[in-house]
Amino acid sequence: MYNYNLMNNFLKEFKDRGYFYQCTNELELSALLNKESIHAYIGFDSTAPSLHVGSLLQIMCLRLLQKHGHRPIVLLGGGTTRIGDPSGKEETRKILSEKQIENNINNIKKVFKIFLKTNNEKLKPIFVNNYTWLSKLNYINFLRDIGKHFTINKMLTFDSVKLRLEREQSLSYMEFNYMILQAYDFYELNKSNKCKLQIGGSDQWGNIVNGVELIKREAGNQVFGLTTPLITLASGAKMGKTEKGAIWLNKDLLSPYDYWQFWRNTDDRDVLKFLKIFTDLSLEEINQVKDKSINELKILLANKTTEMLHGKKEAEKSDKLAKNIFKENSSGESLPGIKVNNDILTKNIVEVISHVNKDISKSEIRRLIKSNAVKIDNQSIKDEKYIINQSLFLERGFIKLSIGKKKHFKITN
RNA sequence: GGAGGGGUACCAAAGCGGUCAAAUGGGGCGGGCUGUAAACCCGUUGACUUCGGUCUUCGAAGGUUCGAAUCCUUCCCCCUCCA
Repeated sequence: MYNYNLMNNFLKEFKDRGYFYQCTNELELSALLNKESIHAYIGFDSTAPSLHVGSLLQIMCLRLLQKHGHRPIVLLGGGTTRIGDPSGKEETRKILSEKQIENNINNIKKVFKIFLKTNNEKLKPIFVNNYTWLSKLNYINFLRDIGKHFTINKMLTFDSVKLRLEREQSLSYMEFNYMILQAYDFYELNKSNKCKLQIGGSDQWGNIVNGVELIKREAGNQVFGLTTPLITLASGAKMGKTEKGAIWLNKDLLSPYDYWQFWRNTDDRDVLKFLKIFTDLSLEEINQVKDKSINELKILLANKTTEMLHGKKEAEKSDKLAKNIFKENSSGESLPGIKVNNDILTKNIVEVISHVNKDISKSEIRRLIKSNAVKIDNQSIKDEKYIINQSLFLERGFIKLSIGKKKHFKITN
């Protein structure tokens, strides 16, 4: 081993924060990072209109990179999205139309512009779309120049392929080629942008190594791969998707308040880990606060993460709103108001709830009422035929409707 | 190409002519406990309902029957074994 103190600062922080899983050549990467400012890339899936928190660690990696004076390249895979990465997928993925992918890419870019600094010419992120080069490939030339470096024997040993074959699930030739294309992406970025490092989740290891080797053989350059661990919740679930839906990063898909709540509800066991991974708080700062009560830490986590994505104002608003809502007998005044017309308000409670939250079926609303979950101005409603007394609006101009303990609505007439 | 096995609700998995809106487990939701946590306990989990019922669901389409998730026919898809 070598001296930790000599390790490059980026790598040091990368490790200390818990981002590190594997590296193709740590020692030399450290030396390179000490010597020069490099370009490094991460590829992101463009199959959805937004990234979700499952990609947040990767984004944080780019942020950290920038902090230490290196330039991030964001590859939004218009090309490979058309193929679909077989890693970890049980089945062949649906193929999206070009228009959808274009749209997705544009939406996803917005988030990077929030997380990454764009005002420093030397460090601002470079956005690339691999469709620009992959679509131009000539099959024969590609097979001859690139394909010759890949042996089927070896490709079959990669987990992404092996697992699919072991389970006797079909793996199309198209998907089988994914790893070659990803390797080629790295090769291309090395050539065009002097990219010397690819970062990715641990499931990308095989793909990354292929790229490193391809570049060595074909271009004679030494480049590096670095992977992050797969972040799972203490409950064992994967990060990013909850039963209620994905925790999207784009504002139009998930409100700042809901984003804040996601972090506020972190499992006790994950809080410190998440503070290190998903906030900018220095390790010293985290060390100083780590003995505070667990709920204070969760609020800190929620505030910091929300601030980073949606800005300080939204974070404070969410914090305040939460304090208000969860305070016993709060009036609900600070909730965003939902206007409900009188013709609906004069119907029974089931109709009103159904109108306010269209995702709940009326049968379910009836069930909720029976199980004591519905409250108007903190008074529990037990009769599904209950009609809201209009005089309730007179005093403040609104009423608070609660469904369960966590869902609250401010209704105005 | 030959021989078998199977497709059931969000997932896994029972049911194999009526008592099946479909056992059980997981997940979800709600309640309790608490700390907006975890664990645990209880309830609930197709839709609509004037709470009497009504309508739609067991791969798809037809058929037999008073009656089908269950039987028959065709089709689609998946798996196992042999070549």
